[in-house]
Parts: sequence; structure tokens; C-alpha cells
Amino acid sequence: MIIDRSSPIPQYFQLQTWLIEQIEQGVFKPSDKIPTEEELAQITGLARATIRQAIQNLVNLGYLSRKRRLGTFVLNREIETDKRTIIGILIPDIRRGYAPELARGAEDEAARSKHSLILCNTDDLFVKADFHADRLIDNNVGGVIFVPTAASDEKNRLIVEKFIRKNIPVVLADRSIPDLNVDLVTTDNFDGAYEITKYLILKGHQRIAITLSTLFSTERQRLEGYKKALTNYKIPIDPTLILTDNGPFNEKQYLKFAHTLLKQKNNVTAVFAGHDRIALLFYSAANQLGLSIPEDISIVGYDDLHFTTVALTTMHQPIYEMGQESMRLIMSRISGDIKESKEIILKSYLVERCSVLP
Amino acid sequence: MIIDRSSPIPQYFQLQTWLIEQIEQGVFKPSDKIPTEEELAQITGLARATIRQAIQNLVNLGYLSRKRRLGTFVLNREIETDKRTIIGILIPDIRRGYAPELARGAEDEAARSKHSLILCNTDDLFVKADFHADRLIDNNVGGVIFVPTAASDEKNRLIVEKFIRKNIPVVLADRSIPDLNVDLVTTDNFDGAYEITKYLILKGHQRIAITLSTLFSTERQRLEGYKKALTNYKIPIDPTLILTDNGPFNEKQYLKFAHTLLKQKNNVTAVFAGHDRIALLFYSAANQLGLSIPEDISIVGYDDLHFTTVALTTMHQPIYEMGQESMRLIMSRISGDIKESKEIILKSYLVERCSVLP
DNA sequence: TTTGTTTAATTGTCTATACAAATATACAAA
DNA sequence: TTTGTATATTTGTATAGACAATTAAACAAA
Repeated sequence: MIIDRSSPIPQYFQLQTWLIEQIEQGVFKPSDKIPTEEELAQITGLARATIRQAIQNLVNLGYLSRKRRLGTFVLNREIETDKRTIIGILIPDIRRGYAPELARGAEDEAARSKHSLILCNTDDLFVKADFHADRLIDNNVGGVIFVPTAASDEKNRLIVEKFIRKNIPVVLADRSIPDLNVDLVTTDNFDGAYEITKYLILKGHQRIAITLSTLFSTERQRLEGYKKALTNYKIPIDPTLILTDNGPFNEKQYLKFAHTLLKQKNNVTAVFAGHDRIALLFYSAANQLGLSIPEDISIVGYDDLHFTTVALTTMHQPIYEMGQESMRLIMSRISGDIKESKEIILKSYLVERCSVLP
Repeated sequence: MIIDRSSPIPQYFQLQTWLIEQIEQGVFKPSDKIPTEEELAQITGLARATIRQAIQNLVNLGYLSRKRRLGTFVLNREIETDKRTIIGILIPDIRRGYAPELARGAEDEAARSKHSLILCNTDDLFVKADFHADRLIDNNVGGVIFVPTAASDEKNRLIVEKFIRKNIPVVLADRSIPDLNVDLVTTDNFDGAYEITKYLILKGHQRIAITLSTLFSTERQRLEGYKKALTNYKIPIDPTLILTDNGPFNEKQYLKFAHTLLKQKNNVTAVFAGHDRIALLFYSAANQLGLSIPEDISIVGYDDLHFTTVALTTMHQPIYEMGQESMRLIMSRISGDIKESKEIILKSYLVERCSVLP
């Protein structure tokens, strides 16, 4: 029985629902002709006008198309997926650190296939990321590249889930979020940190300080790499040489660390700065204290932001490529080419300049 | 007579057209109640079912809304303009110079009113700008912020006209294009250059070199400001102290200029670098030649990109604000608040650091 | 004062019927 | 072969009338 006449649901609506069901279950396939109004009137026992009302609604909704003399036909329902050519990118701040490089890599790759990139600055704050997430969803983006914020893992997970609920694929860039089955593009921070620490050790340094934030997965991995290298080379890990902050990057905090380290020295001959922007602060601090790098102290960074005024030895991260790979991944996910979640780990390499003395 | 019964145009359609006319001419205003179906049947002489057909179509088209017992009401027809919330920004390279700051200002301002920003890198090339322009038009952007490329004025004009033809408002940021009646947000480069040159003169410098590109309107204006200051202070303009390039920014070229200037000195005591990135190259060059700034030579820049490693005296350009103002301007143009084209000239100010000695 | 009931106005749903318009198809005429 | 004509089929437009559902507003009861 197609129509329940005792139901309070309008009969034209019941018919409409039934027709949609038939279409979605493939009983009526795209370009099939459905029964004529007269036939449907016979089948359902409704008046032709009622049949027409149901059918007209489905025409308005894009399910059907009618042709005089010929009948009513099922349309291809693939109008939904047409304009999803916009990708969102959620980065901390387009002015700072590696964000410009990452954005450029992503944008170049997007442009190659005529996709567009919407820029969102989170300032590493959950609230801003959340705000932008809603905006991107409103804009009907096809996918999102997300650099997790400095908020808790739970909160970052919330952001990701917001997209996933709307069927918008997400790729995490640089930083990971535990227990989340989602694509990730990053570099091998453990390995990179191991290598650069090893480099300092082989240059003869024994008292190597490190300063970074424990807030981000990337920097935590670097700390582990540092420890592993020391252990492997049988150098005791001295907790007083590990200066960690547990907040987002804060110039004042690290400048203080730098001053502390450079003043009381404590036999430290080299510093592993958690990333280049920290390293740069060591140059400022050294400058203020009348010390010079590398003569008075050696320093290495991480990232390889191209500073033209200082010759920092650092671990080059392929940030541009990270942007590219993230975009490629998001696009193959949009096109449905891949199903399982994927991790792309890019290789970093050491760039030897003039901030380390034996 | 509302309905012409002899016309081949369906009567429900005639009624529909008439109703739309009444609404658009303001006879029925938003939230007004239109006559009831029964009344319309009386007025037009049509059957109620025919009236209903016309009205139902207008409901589907978003002109009307119906409430049982209450009647049928005119809706606000502002649904068309709601989706044009995406703005494009065409900048040279998000990784370089003031681009990140400009993009951030624009993005923050866009986010305030829930607009989104699509990022496009032109690398100062016409072809890339043109490619992105087509893409932005495809994406149905509501407006565009455009930093003209290093191509000819004609070519930049072509880009702008491409948007204008599609009724997409354009705001030029930073650089202007002659003979084009379009919004512009920039800073007073002539005035800024005059001020910073005056500053050098008042510090006692007489032999002041300048090096910049003549390709961009901004830098040309700076050159004029420089000349004007010299003239006003009765210092002869020495063409050998004016090193200009007529191409886009090219590190090698300017590094060569820097070397030339620093080596043969020629009594030059101060250099006005066309912008901060050029100034930075002077630091590199000085470093390589074993000279120090400001002891051996004074230098000033233009832009105030915040370099943490050098203490450059420079002219601060309100780039962030330029991004903000550009976005505000584009939004008021989208909403149709303003008609005539508008120029917003922001003020720069001198930031005195330690790169100039008396 | 609050809550429930009635009433009247208006849109919502539905039936039955008729003729108009478009057009694929077959067939006839030039 | 081409062109015109008739025919059948199906959707498109239109009418008249009936009853259902919703709800603002007035009124009644607790």
C-alpha cells in the first residue's frame, strides 16, 4: 500500500516520499520514465491533481523532469558535488614562522588544479579556529588543511569532528592529534632532532642546552630526539639544561630563557633552540649581552626560515612541500581516491651555516 | 485589467508576473499582507486554485511566505546577495615583504563580518594574476583586493577590467594604476620619503644615496620625495647616487648595488634603501665587507617589516591597516554604500632605531 | 490571573472534470 | 524523397467545490 489514507500526513507528501524512495533505491533509475499521471492515479487511487502536486514538488527539488507527450523522467542527482573547489586552511598566523611558506605551498598546488584557498588565522586559539570552522562550513568548502591550535587535544579534536560531521575531509599539517583517525602530513621531528643533536655532539659539544615548548607534538618529539642522541652518545641528560615552556610561542618567555642561559653559562657550549624564531631571540640576547655567536656559544635552530641577516645552522623542514602534500592529500580525498587515513612523513635535512663552532 | 484571458500566456503566470511587479514597485512592501486567495479570485476573476498556483510559485521563488489563518506576506528579497561573502586577494607572494601583514589585516577585517578571503599569489606576474582572476570569477567572489603586478599599466588595467566587466568591485592596495577609476588604499610615499630624507639631512648627512625600483608607483613616489627633500635643503641631486632598477625586486641586483656603494663609498654617508628588504641586503653586504652599520655607513629603509636581528631605522607603513581598509572599502562597495571611487591614503611614520649616526 | 473553549479567517489538502499544448509516430500527398 | 497532416499520448492549465488544519482573538471558567 503506497498511500495510508488514515495517516495525518498529506497524501501528496506520502506519494512524494514514496517516489523519492523508489528513485534512491534504484527502482526508478536516472533517465527512466516513471508511470504517467494517469497510471499513478490508478496505482494509488488518488486524483490526478494530487499526483501532479507530488510530482511538481519533485521537479522543483530536482529529482524529476517532465516532457509533454513523453512523460516524467528521473534526473541524475549529481548537482550537489559541483562547486566544491574551495579548500580552507587554518594556520596560526600568516605573518609568523612557517605559515607563509606552508600557505604558499598549499596555494600553488591548489592553483594547479584550479582550486581556491581560503585563509584563516587561528592565532593558535581554539575559539578562533572554531569560529573559522563554522565560516568554512558555511562557505561549503570541499576540504580543510588544519594546523592544530595550542589548545588541548580534545578541543582540537572537536574542530576536526565538526568538519567530519559535515563530510568535509580534513588533513592535519605539521602537528598531530592523538587518537584521531585522520590524514596527517608532517616531518620526522624525532629523527631531525636526533640528527642535529648528533651534529653538535660530533662537533665536540657535551653540554648542550635545549629550549622549546612541550605544548606541541612536534616540539615534544624534538625533545625526545635530543634525549635519544645524548643517551646514544653516553652523555648524561641534565634536566637543568632543558628549559621548557608549556604555552604557545612567547617571545618574552624565550628571551628570558636566552638571557638566563647566556648569563650563567654553566659550561653550556651549545644551544638547541626548539625552532628558528627561538634561535633568533638568542641572537638578540647575545647582542644585548655583548656576546657573539658562534664565538661565545654555538646555536642551532629548527625550521630553516630564511633569515638573511644571521647564518643559523638549522634543520631544514620542507614546509613548502608540506603545504603541497597536504593539498594533494586533501584533493585525492575529495575525489574519493583514497579511503584509509594516511600519514605522510617528510624528511628534513641539516643546513650547515655559521652558528656552530667545534 | 490584470489578466488578459485572450493571451496565450497562462493566467497563473500573468498573475505571478503582476504580483512580482507590485512587490518590486513597492505597492506590496516587505512584510505587507497581500490580498487573500478569495479576494484575489474576486479581483482577477480566476478560480482559487489558479491563484494558489501563482502564489505557490512565488513562495518557491522566495517572494512570499504564507501563514495559515493569517494570510500571505511579502518577504525581504535579500537572499540574492547573501552568498557573495568571499573576497579574493591578489598579492605578489604570501611569503615575502609586507604580503603576510597585508593579508592578515584583510583577513581579520573579513572575519569580523564573516566574509572569507581567497589567497592568490601572483609573483608580480601578469600571467599568474590573469590566471587567478579567472579562477576568482569562477568562484563567484564578491570583490577583489589587488596589488598590481610588476607588469605594465595596461596589463594591470586588463586585470581590473576583467573583474569590472563581471560587476565585481576591485580595490587596489598599495600600488596604483594611472587613468583607472577604481578604489585605492595606499600610503603617502612621497611624504614618507620626504620625511625620512629630511631626517637624514637633519642628522647631518649630505651625500645620501638611494636605491630602488622605478617599476612601481610607490617607489617612484619615494624617489620624488627624496629629490624634493634634497632640493628643499639645497643639497644638489647627484645622479650617481641614484641607483635604480626597472624590474621587480631582485636580490642579486640590489646586492650588487650594495657592494658597489659600500666599496667605492664616494663620500656617501647614508643610504636610503627603497624598502626594508633592500636595506637588509646592505647589512649582508656590509657584513661580507667587514663594515658595520651605522658606524661605517648609515642606512634607512621603508616598510618596517619587523626584523628582530637588525635595528633598522625605517619608515613604518601601516600595512596591516592597509589590509583592513582595503577590506572595509571592498565591503562597503559590495553593499553598495558608496558610489564614487575613493582613495584612502594612510599616514606612515618614522621609526628611529640604530642604523643612523649623525 | 491563568487556563481552557469557541469562533472566524485563512491557508492546506483533495477530488473530479475539461480542454489546451506539445510532440512522436504513422501515413498521405506532392 | 520531402513535406504536410492526422492521431494518440502525455503533460499543462484551469474551474468548482469540499473539508481539514491552524491560529488570533474573543470569551468563559477555574
